[in-house]
Parts: sequence; structure tokens; C-alpha cells
Amino acid sequence: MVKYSRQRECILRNLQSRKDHPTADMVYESVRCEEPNISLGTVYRNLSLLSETGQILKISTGNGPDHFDGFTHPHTHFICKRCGNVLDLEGFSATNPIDQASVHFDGRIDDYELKFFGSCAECLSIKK
Amino acid sequence: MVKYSRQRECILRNLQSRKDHPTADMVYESVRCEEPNISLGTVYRNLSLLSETGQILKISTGNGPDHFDGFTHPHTHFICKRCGNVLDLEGFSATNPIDQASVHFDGRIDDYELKFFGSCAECLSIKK
DNA sequence: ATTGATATCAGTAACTATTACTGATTTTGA
DNA sequence: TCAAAATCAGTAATAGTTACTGATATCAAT
Repeated sequence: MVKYSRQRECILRNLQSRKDHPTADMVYESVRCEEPNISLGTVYRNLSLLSETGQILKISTGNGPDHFDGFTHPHTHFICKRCGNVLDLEGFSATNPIDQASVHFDGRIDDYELKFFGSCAECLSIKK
Repeated sequence: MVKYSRQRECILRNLQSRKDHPTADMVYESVRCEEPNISLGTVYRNLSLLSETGQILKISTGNGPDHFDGFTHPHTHFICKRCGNVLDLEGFSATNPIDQASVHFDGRIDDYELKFFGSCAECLSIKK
């Protein structure tokens, strides 16, 4: 049984009100304005809980901390290999490939993830 | 400058000779037959090196340790959410979506990853 | 409204996966 | 053969996350 908690509410509202894709630590820093006594463990626990119930998305970048997204409508992400930042990819409509992938597969496919990697505009503008 | 090392050679051959997608620790256990004194740190360092040069693939599952693949021809992976195992998805030909994704994007997209999630046949056969 | 069961909390310790450090060894070009 | 430097084994340290603790907050049943 899941009970209401002020802290979880605050975390969810925070994520839904922003357009970036913060890490647990960034959410922690951000919600401390409203919830000065919240602990990082609480943030982690509630981010897990919220992503299990589908209210937010957890984005693993393959390098460094996970990121989270309050916008759960299916969309695609870009991960910058230089700065680790996560961005939305607009105007990209992938046709759902689960059915196609399921044809020759014994198990059950529930979900898929399409991610793009490269260098973001900001990183490209910095000489290297 | 990259010098030859017996240990790296052994790790690469090990990965290329198997069809599963082992973790660093599994590779470590496996190569210890041939290289009894190899250390886990050496395995990690060389797996990183080999995946940076594109000789193997690193597969992040989003939960638990990374997996590695000695078969580098582009193909798609399935990740079991129950046991964490990584399997190849045969007979799935995704058309390369990088061009389409790049149209409305400022940065540079170098790579993409399509992953499927669900329950593998073995896990489905176990009551839960 | 009060109570009791239990979910959640803050704070902290522990854990897992990975990386960095050390002095010894191996590789390789000269 | 030799010396510079890459790599090694072994180990310590780190980053990110999860688990534990006793205290507090929520909520259904009185």
C-alpha cells in the first residue's frame, strides 16, 4: 500500500515542471528549497518508486548517473558523450518496433528504448 | 601508443569465441584458466580499451553491471528485466534512423542504440 | 477526533560496480 | 641489448545507489 508523502509529491511536481533531464542529485538540490530537510536517500527511493509506477522515466546513459524525465509521453533522447547531458529529440517519430522484434523471439518484449549518442551543440562549439 | 599485451589478447579472444554477453566479472572468471594471475582491474581496463577502439561492444543494461559483446556487426539486444541477461535479437533489421533524427537537431549524432526489454523465455517458464 | 498499523522519513552505513594508484614487469623501437 | 614507456597485479579509493535505524506521518477503522 502506497501512502501519500509530501516529499514524493514535491519530487514529482519538480520533475514535471522542468524540461531538462536531471540526475537524482540535481533533483535533490532543487527540491531542498521547498523541502530543506529532505535526504538524498528519500530522493532516490521516490525516483525509483515513481519510475516503477510509470509516472516518470528513468534514463540510463551508460556512463555516469541516471537521469530522470517528468514527461512520460513516448519520445526519444539524445545523450552527449562529452558532457553527459540528456536532451529531447524532437520531430522524430519512430514506428513501434516491438511487434517486428517479437516475431523471432521466445520471451516477451514489453518495452523498447531508442537512444542517440554524439556531441551536443554546446560541446561542438568548444574547441577540442 | 598502444602496446601488445598477452592479457588483452586473451580477453579479446575469449569474447570473440563465445556467443553470450558476459559481464566484466564473468570474463575475469573465464580467462583465469588461461591467465591465472590476471586481475579484475586489468579485465576492466582492457574491456574499456577494446570497446573504445570498437573491437568489442559495451552493453549497459540500466540495472546492474555492464555486459560485453565480441560480435560487433550492428545488431539489436534484448535485456531481461527479471534476470538481467542479455540476448541477441535475430531477424530484426532496423533501418538506420540517424539521418532522420539529425534533421531537427543542432549537435552531431554519431551513434544510436535500440534495446528491447521484457522477460526472457527462461524467466517466463518460472512461476512468479 | 483518537487510535493503531504501517508506510515513509532523515540520517547514516553499507554495498556494487568501476576506476585510480603503486611499484614491478613486459613490450618495443633504436 | 638497452632504455623509455605501456602494461601489469594487487590494492585502495571512488561514484552512484541501496539498505538499515529508530522517529514521524498517513490513513482506515473505530
